[in-house]
Amino acid sequence: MATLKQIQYFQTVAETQSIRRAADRLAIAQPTLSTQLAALEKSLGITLFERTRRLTQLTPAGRQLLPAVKQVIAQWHEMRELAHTLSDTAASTHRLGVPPTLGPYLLPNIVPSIHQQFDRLKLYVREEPPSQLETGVVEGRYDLALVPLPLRSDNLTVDVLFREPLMLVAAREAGLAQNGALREQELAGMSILGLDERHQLHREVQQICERTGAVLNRDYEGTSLDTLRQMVVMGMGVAFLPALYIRSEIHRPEELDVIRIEGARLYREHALVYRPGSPVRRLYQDLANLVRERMANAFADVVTPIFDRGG
Amino acid sequence: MATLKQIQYFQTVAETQSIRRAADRLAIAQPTLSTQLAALEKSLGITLFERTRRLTQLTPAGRQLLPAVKQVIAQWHEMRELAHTLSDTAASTHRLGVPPTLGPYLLPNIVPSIHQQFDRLKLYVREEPPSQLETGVVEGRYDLALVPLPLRSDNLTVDVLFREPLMLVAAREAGLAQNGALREQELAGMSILGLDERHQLHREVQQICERTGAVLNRDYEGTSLDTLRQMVVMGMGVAFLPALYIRSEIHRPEELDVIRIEGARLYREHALVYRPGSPVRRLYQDLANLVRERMANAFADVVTPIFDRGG
DNA sequence: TTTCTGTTATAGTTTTTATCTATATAGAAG
DNA sequence: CTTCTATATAGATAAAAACTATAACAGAAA
Repeated sequence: MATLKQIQYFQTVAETQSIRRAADRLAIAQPTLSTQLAALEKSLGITLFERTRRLTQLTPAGRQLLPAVKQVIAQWHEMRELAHTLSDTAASTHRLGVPPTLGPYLLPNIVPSIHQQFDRLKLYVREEPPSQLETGVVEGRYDLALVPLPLRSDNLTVDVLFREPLMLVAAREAGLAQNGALREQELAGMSILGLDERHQLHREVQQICERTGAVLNRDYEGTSLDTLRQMVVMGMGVAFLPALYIRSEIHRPEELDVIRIEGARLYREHALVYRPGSPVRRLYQDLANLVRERMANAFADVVTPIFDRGG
Repeated sequence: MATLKQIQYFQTVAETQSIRRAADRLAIAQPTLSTQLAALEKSLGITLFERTRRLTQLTPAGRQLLPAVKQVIAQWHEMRELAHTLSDTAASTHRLGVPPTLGPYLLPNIVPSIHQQFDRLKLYVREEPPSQLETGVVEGRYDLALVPLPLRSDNLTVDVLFREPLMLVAAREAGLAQNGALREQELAGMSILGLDERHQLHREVQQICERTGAVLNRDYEGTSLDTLRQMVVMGMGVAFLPALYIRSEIHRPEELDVIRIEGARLYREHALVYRPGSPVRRLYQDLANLVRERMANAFADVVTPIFDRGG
């Protein structure tokens, strides 16, 4: 079987037109080159060189094989170069999964920072419901994912990132926002609009309703946060929306009242997860820290970064 | 240094997602594969796989390196395929040098036969004066050449092909062709047109003149056989033209008399030459035989094939 | 829990092969 | 004819790639 070394030897002999000179350039002994060349010729079934004392030159067949040989070597060099680039782990493309109720409102705020700190790191981002994100990471379809806590799987490394409040949003004319806040008890009996059940937020809101005595309206369910917001604007009811969504997408505050609920555990927590065995987990830890710091610096009024807690 | 074997191993493990299965498919022991993979990773400076018990899958860097690796392997296969094709020596492109006073008039008659017998052989044909053809073959610019005898070089293998008469050509109105032939003595004093001295034919005609007492006219010299013919047609004198040229290019016999000279050594001899060390000399001998046979079959009235004489 | 099973890693050995040195061989040059 | 230079061959050595045996370990099953 022809080896890469052998075809490099071939190329060098073709260039120098001499086994002796080629051996010098390759820093090997001349007999080594002679035998390796003979071995290559045998394995290819071709006489590559016409050896004379004065010069060693290509046969017609060798001459025509040379370009193909150069191609192989060129491709090989290209591969090595790429490997060298990739040897900086942060130079690779990592597949990041995000939930649809977080990704679009978080990523625009942190991706620039990531590219600033890891200038050659690339992210391939896809949106999916959190449960699929988890299995996606476990099965290797993703390298890492942003998911809400708690996790279903227990064989993933979890870096908790931050706590994001859920705010009650009501149409202005509903007149709920007396002083920008409500007490938890006042939720009792209230009809709440939610997302359809394929979204994680559906269940989160459902649990809030069970705890507070509010009623989850299942006649009409939104398919996205945007449609949910529209439903509220149109006066179909009130809804719980994530703080990052509100911060990023509610551009006309006169339409809606955003109401903080006091005392209740009305938030969700997001974490970065990846396989414990990932050879680049250090990088992912750095990314998690970057996200927390970015949140602390620019979104302290919206979310609460969590620096300490382990998974 | 990463070897071809190693990157093939890499590809197989990536495909099977398992070192064990890859080892089976490659028909090697699993520890061998483990160590070779580790060696490859070390030489590339990249962790290519995330090994878990359940599955061995690519890291982000490995995932991105894989296409480059496949390219290398693909190019390598392509090279081997080409080598296989070329392993039939007659499938290569051979560089054939021909003299300008022979090539255009001989090749059209023999190239079809060559392609018929050696259907994958290709010829790269160039015209040059015979002296340059000889050095061209010696120096390896050509693989083989058609040249007139005698040779200057003595380190070439010579396969004599055939003898080609030189015919005296005169304008019809000169009235020289009494019975289509002249005796050698009648040439004495006659003024002969020739090619310029860069052509081999110049010297050949010069020698004929010296031997027969004819006079080589040096005031006007042709730059090609065609111009020489034109000069004869225009009545500037008579000339010696090779039989193959006459056979192939003189389409209007009424313009010119073609006269055979009896008794004299009025011919040139052509040979196929190549380096004695050429690994494909058998092929060239076959080609020489093919030319002789073709001449014997289709041009017996024009030239005399020479089957026996060695170089 | 413990055991069993399947997978990868490590150790040690053997075989293969790539490489070396020394030398033979043969054109080319003097 | 001798000397020089290039390639080929022989034999020895070193490197590496392969194997077997076994350890380590995670996940599944008992």
